[in-house]
Amino acid sequence: METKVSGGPVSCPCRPSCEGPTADCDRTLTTPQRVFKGSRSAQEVVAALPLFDGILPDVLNRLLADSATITRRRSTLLFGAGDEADCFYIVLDGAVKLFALAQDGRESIVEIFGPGTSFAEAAMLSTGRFPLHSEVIEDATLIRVGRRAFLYTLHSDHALAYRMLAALVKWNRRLAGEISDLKELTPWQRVAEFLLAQTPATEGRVEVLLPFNKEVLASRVGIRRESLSRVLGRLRVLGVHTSGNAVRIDDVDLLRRACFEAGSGRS
Amino acid sequence: METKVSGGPVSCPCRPSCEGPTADCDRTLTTPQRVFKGSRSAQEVVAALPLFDGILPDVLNRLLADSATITRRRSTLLFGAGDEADCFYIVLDGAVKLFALAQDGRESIVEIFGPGTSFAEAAMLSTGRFPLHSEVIEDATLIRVGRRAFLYTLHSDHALAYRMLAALVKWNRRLAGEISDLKELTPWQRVAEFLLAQTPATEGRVEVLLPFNKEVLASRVGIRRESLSRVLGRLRVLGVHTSGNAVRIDDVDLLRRACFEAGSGRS
DNA sequence: AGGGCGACTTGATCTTGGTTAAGGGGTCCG
DNA sequence: CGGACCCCTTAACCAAGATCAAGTCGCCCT
Repeated sequence: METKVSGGPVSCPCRPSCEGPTADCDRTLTTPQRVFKGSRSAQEVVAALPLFDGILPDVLNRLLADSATITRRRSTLLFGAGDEADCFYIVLDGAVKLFALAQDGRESIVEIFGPGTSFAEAAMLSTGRFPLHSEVIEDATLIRVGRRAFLYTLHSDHALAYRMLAALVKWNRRLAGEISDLKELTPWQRVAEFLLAQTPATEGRVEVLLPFNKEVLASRVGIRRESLSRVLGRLRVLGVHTSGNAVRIDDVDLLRRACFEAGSGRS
Repeated sequence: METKVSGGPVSCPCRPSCEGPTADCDRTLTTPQRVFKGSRSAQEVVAALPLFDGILPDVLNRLLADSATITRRRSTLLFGAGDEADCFYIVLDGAVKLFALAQDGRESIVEIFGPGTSFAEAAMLSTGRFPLHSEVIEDATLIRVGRRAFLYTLHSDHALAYRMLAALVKWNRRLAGEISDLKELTPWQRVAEFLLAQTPATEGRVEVLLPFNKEVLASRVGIRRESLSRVLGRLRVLGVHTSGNAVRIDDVDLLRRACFEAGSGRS
């Protein structure tokens, strides 16, 4: 199982969205490097999830007793919308997307999850079916946690339930934020915001690694591949240079200000 | 306190979004009329909220003991983003919008709440601050429920906590759905979807009343007022005729099919 | 080396929504 | 009655994505 994904919690940057109240998103990214790759045990990763923060060891063990670590190659469908939600997933390595499928077969990515994040917990709580499709976009190592164990854990640990509430709320805000971004920012502003979200830096020159390919990024910000190319071209005058997955931002602050000041820009 | 808002749960139609896990949205609308106006007591309305379904009478009373019914005129700011969230609201009558403010002062409406819905509960669960602004858009009668009472109720009734989890999840789906709509549907498709969501009918001729004015509707679907005019003009050939807030759809099924078939239409 | 493929870029053209500006038609109020 | 708003519509223009169609580059495979 070898993967090329860059390490950070790719789900957080910018304003992703969707299935699973992981809400790891307030965390600022360090430079995107493969930090999790094999460096932590499943237990450590799970205990570090915001959702399971402070979980008792024996509860954790019971949870993991009904789990399995699996590896899946890129392009593998994890589940389809409407499938019975009998488990949720924790990403140890690689990346997974959640997406909706339009009538004409086009997909729009609603969220992307990277190492150290979990998703689809929420599906088990209401309808018991996944509302979206999920596919592996970078060869991945995942933990599948069974529905039964999760629900048991949830009911046996009220604090967990409340943490989960808080996580869902936080995640909701991300979604709401993304909606306003889609409504009031131009595509290039969304791209710029995404890039800015990839680095904790607030000024100076920075190199960031795109956590996934441009097709995916385009879908993520709601434009077409070709348009993304053009946008990146136009951003060059603002000191944004890309080569492959590497992006150099000459002046983070400049970019940010340009992004904000262009308020009126709605396409 | 006289209001003109049309009665149904205006928050549900189509794919709204945002603050407050009311998630009343699965409910299909009956004809939009003023059904709640003075016809139900506060207790009845609250007990009918999905969130408080099956609540015990004494728990309910305790909750309402720390509440107040207030009336607010249109254009009143209920709270601003960042304000301390010391209560949540239940709409008895009228309508309230939740919106984000862009740097340049433009607002984008993220959600609209009508009679029989509640909002902003979620704000009290994490940061304790409202993430968005809220303003009354139709003279409204509201119940303000205190934070303390709500949290007490939540902690004293675990079933409530789980219902709230489910409600949040449901609400999250709406948000996710809205995000994909924004990404993969054209403006006119979103308008059409909104109109279709205003009626339970699936075929034949229907009259619907827009639950709010066109400026608001435009913001709701993420376009400008002028564009909405154009869109409605273009929809005329599909049998959609508007005069004021009344919209007549000659053939619901035709409109729906046109909306779906145009899959590729992105802008 | 050569073929094929996937990811990305570029260009020409078309559509459409934003922008700006003007105007129509209510209603309220002096 | 006249004027001030408010809400909405229209029209003209423009910028920017979408679309369609090549075309490039790197990489894997044989």
